[in-house]
Amino acid sequence: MAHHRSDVLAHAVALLDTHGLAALTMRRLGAELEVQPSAIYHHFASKQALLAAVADEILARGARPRSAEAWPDRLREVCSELRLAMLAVTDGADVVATVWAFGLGAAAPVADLEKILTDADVPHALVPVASRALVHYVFGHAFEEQTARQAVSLGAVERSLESLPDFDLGLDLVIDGLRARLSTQPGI
Amino acid sequence: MAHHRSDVLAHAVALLDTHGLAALTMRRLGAELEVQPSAIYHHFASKQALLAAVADEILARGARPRSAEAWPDRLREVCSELRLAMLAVTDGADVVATVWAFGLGAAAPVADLEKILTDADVPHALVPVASRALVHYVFGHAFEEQTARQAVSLGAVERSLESLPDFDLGLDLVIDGLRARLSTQPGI
DNA sequence: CGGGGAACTGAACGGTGTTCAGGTTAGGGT
DNA sequence: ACCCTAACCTGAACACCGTTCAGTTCCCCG
Repeated sequence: MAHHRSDVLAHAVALLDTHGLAALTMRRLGAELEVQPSAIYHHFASKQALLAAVADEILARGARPRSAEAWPDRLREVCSELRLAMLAVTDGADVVATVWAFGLGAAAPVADLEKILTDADVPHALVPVASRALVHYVFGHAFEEQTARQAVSLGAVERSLESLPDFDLGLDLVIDGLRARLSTQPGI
Repeated sequence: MAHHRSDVLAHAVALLDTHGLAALTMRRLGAELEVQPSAIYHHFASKQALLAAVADEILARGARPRSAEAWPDRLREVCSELRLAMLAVTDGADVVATVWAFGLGAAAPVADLEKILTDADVPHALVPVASRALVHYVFGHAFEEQTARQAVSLGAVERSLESLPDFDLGLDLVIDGLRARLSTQPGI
């Protein structure tokens, strides 16, 4: 019974979610598929490529309808969707942020943010700066939240969960900074 | 000729800087010290502990005199120092951000930011939110900048360097957001 | 001179990603 | 009905990795 790429990808995401990134091993994934580890290389050129596909799959699964019209709300929608998509899968923030940082995938959210900013007539020079500031905030926050949550649930670490900063509040901080910059220098 | 902890740490940082994080291996570090890999465990309980010490060393080496008085400038000073310290060593951003995320070290910059915000009479609830938003931005920006820079210098990747957003501009975005929130609701 | 602790050895254990020559199997065109 | 091509997979090996542990060496202090 031959598998194809989508089967391998689905099993990889499932394995990641149930046992974490450390367990997402070519050997273990092969065992899960009842196949030799080397068979996976027929579908993905490397483990990095596999992880890139996993990251994109995580984002695709977290897609939500978007209805906001004002640009601050549209930014909030995209950032919130991105955060929830990553948090929905064990170690999802780690995988997505790493893949994105290495430029191997997970580029859709940044493109969405840049489009929203461009539509809102944000000055050209500010578009990449603002979109990256937002995405850095979201990745950093989600990674920290997920790491802390998992560390606590595994016992051991004493870092309290309640000290986690409120996501929306920090997001509004960045958006307010952007708004302030727009009001003093509107239009192009 | 017996080494001690500080020798091992210095060689680890040197190895990281000259050959990157992938080359910072217990075996290779042992070879550099002309010692068996197992000897390193006499100085550090694990590789994680070694990396935590390396991260703290990177931050210590990047320390700079601080002279600003106004809180926005003091924030800029700390964030800029943090960024430059990480960029000064190959894969420094990766190491420091990872160590910090796992709560194993590199906590000084966040503590500094929180102190500055507290001194500036920022509302209690906003202090952790703002400090984390800042540190997430700095880590994200530095990691991306360093990764892109190294990827380009190694050939291969086509991600253009010039598209890297300006660090100070994005930092001011966050600070402006904070300032806006303070002016509408000053004092406690 | 004896003891003790710091530093280290050398081998082993159980993993990891990746490569490669060759084998198997399923499906479509003639 | 046949063959052939392409997809899929095997099994073994390679070169690494972090970590453990019993035993050894060496210097300093009392």
